[in-house]
Amino acid sequence: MGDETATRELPKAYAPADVESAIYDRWLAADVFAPDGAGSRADQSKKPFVIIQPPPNITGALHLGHALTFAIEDAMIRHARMQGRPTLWLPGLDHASIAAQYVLDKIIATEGESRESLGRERYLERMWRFINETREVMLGQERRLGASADWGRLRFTMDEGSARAVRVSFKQLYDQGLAYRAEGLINWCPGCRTSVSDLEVIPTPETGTLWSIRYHLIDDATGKPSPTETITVATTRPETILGDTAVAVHPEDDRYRTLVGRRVRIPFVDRDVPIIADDVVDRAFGTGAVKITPAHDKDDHATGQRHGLPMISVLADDASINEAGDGYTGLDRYEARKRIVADLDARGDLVGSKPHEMVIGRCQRSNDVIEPRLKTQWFIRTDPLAASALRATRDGETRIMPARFEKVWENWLTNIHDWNVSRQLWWGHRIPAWYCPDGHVTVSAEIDGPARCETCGRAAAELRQDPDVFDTWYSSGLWPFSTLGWPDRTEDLRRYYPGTVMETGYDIIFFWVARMMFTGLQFMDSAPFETVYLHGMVKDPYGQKMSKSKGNIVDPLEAIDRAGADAMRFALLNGTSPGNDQKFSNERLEDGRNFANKLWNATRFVLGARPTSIAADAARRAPDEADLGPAERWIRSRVAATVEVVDKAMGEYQLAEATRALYDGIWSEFCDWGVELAKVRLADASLPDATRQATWWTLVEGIDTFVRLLHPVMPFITEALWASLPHATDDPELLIVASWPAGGRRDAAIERDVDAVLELVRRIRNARTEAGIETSAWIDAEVAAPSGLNALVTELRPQLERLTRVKATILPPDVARKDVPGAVSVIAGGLEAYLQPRQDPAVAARERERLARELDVIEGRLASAAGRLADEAFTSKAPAHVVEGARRSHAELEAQAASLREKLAE
RNA sequence: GGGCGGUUAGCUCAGUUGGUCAGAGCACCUCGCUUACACCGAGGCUGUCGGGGGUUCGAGUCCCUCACCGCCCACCA
Repeated sequence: MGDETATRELPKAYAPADVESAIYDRWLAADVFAPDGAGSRADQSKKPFVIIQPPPNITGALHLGHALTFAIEDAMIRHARMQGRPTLWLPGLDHASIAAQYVLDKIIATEGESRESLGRERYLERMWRFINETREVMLGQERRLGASADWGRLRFTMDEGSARAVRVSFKQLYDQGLAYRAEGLINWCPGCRTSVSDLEVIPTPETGTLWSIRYHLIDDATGKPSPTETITVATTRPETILGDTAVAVHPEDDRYRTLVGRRVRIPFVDRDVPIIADDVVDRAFGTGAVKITPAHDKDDHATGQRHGLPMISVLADDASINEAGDGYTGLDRYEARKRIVADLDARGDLVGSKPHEMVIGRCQRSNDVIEPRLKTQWFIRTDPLAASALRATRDGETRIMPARFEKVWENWLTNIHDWNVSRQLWWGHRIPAWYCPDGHVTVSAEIDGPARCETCGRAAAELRQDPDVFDTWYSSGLWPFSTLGWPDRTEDLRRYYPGTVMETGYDIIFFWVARMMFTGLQFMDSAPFETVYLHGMVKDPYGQKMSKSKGNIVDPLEAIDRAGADAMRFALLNGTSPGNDQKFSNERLEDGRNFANKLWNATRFVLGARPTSIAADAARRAPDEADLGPAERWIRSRVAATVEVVDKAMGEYQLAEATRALYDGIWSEFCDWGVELAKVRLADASLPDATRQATWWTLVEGIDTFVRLLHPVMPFITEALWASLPHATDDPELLIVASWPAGGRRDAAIERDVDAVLELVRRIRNARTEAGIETSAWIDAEVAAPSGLNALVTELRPQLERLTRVKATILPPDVARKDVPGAVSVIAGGLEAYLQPRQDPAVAARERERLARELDVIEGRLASAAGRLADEAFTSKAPAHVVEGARRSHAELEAQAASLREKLAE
């Protein structure tokens, strides 16, 4: 700050909106977010700290889950920045292919348009218009949350950098045989008109109907269906009869053993298909015979492959029956189902129907019932990729936090299926594959596509590009390096890859985290991050998932308007643990605001208590050692204790622990005791200037330290307070780049001794209440302190008096107290106090009751302590320090009991 | 069908390697405008740490088992 030590006056009342509005722009202007920004004070020789952030979907407003992610990431990055490390938080937005189309489709529907009415080109134009609007809204929200990301590097997963990475990576995968095109059974969403990955299919319990249907066996002699010889199968989807190519029974099912090898006629399509034996069939279910539709069921598909069955598709893109469905062609799947059931009934082949509890797959996006279908698509071979990912976590190259997710990770990666990446959507990265009229495939990483067919050399003009786009997560999966210039070997890549912490919700561990691991290991030869930090979900106050349909969404901006971004960040971080869900409530938000208010006022008090002998614009300096009293030394030591806890917690990414320690340290220790103790000296005009200055500087030092420690969690208020504090000459103008507090000086002896006095204060307050002495009345008291504490108690007498409202006489050690009748006695460790209220028989009576109660408690504890020490097993097996501690506390209890008995005997 | 998480004061939750760990905030009760803060201060109340069993000198803390709630994965038509 140089010579410019002028500080800003703090407004009387804490108003989050006023505090927060100006500060973000000051950070931006100072250029402190970039790892090498002009205002950065990073030591460029230190290892950079890099956060990998899940780029939010560019589909609209941020929700509380985003706010949590940003709060965590921002706290981490600010902490690292204050430690002097170059920090990179590369912000971004995801084009969210299917999600964006879903949202836009709804919007254009209100405009009377549709995908079809606009056509691909105009639809995409409309999409760009839409995302250009949401982009600004979202970035504005991120700034209000306080995100200190490097905006100069903002990336969008549809920009050319990403596009190039997509093309190049896919070409490489193809060349290495890890990407292939094949006909496979895929999950089709009729609403979205695209295939979706297994992860996007939500198993949903529903009550359906199980129909039993009779198929007629073919009479071997006549080659015609027998009117009487039948086999009954059960199905929940009668319309798939049209695609049946077999009936299966269990090989050891005696009921059907003789039928295996015979043929049955499929109704309506009049196809004769075999009865096969396969142990996939559950004899106990239904009739023990199952119809096989390989083109429209996962199990049946596998069965079909095992038995070389034909696969007949009967569904069109809109889930209507296609031309293979003979008389039902063109009917919607559910209409066809109804008609087929009725027609079966008319034929007399419907045996029965009953309600059936089942699990049905629905589209994560549109909630439509997913239909398995055969399609020729692009797939990524996942086995080798999953193996590398597993190796990385097993070797410890990447650590997952909390560790229990390693099990989930292992389980998923060891049972993984190939990844279908083709999407029949328009918004997204077009698959860089071209087909020539002869069916040859050419994959090209060139932006303009291949010059000719790789196989037959036909010219580009004759080639046709695959109309499909990639699954959104394909480009997201390239994020950690595509954002740093890959495939070029850039300086950024060398410096910032791999990242330090990848932070995200546990809900996208498979979608995103696993895929980044795949691609990082494949293309960069090392895992993309050292630590995977997974946070939980933010639920409503009743533990329900927040969703638009439930109407229980909390808008982070509303929360900020109500209590400030600092309060919201505090609420999201405090009292939570990594990987666990949290309920967000107004109460927790208020906690955060109250805490901010407390710190604000404490700072205001300290600044206002500046002794006149210190100039208003004096540079901050450490208090002179010789002028510190026990209270000051205690304060300093306790502040150092908070530094220790917070420093350790932040180092382990235990943000909740750090937050809690700060709340306690600032409120329960510094404000409740430190400031109150300090007030005595500050107000005492009879003291030398040097003494009062030392007290004040001690408080300033405390605030200074807390403001630094709290900055990662509550950046705005701390930055505002920083501006009003006196500073040392090497302090920067802005707290955001100030140094993280070094471990301070702990003083175990002073902590122990002053704590004893504070305990006496608590006991005296307690005794006053119990004895019914008015809180406002000043009373006399004698205080007895052993020689070890006598000098300290004498020195702290004014503080003791102020905090307890007693006029205290400190007895010299070993001097018996004057026996005053009616005195209320208090014992705290080695210290004792005798309160002398005005004569009041009621007080005396209550006092005897209180003493008796206390003796009761003490004797109870004494008995258990004695029992423990008498137990030979304990004394011989427990570690020495534990036994020693037990002895000490036993002795103390005994002394207290003796003293109480003596008083009661009076 | 597997797996994971949760079950600690009326409510929301902390409790790292087993030994003052029975805690915090809110709520509640009683006082209180003492020169920061009523978004405050002082004091107080509430819990066989889900049930049962086990290991140990000693267990919310480790093991087994059961119950309920939630989540994830899974090819029962």
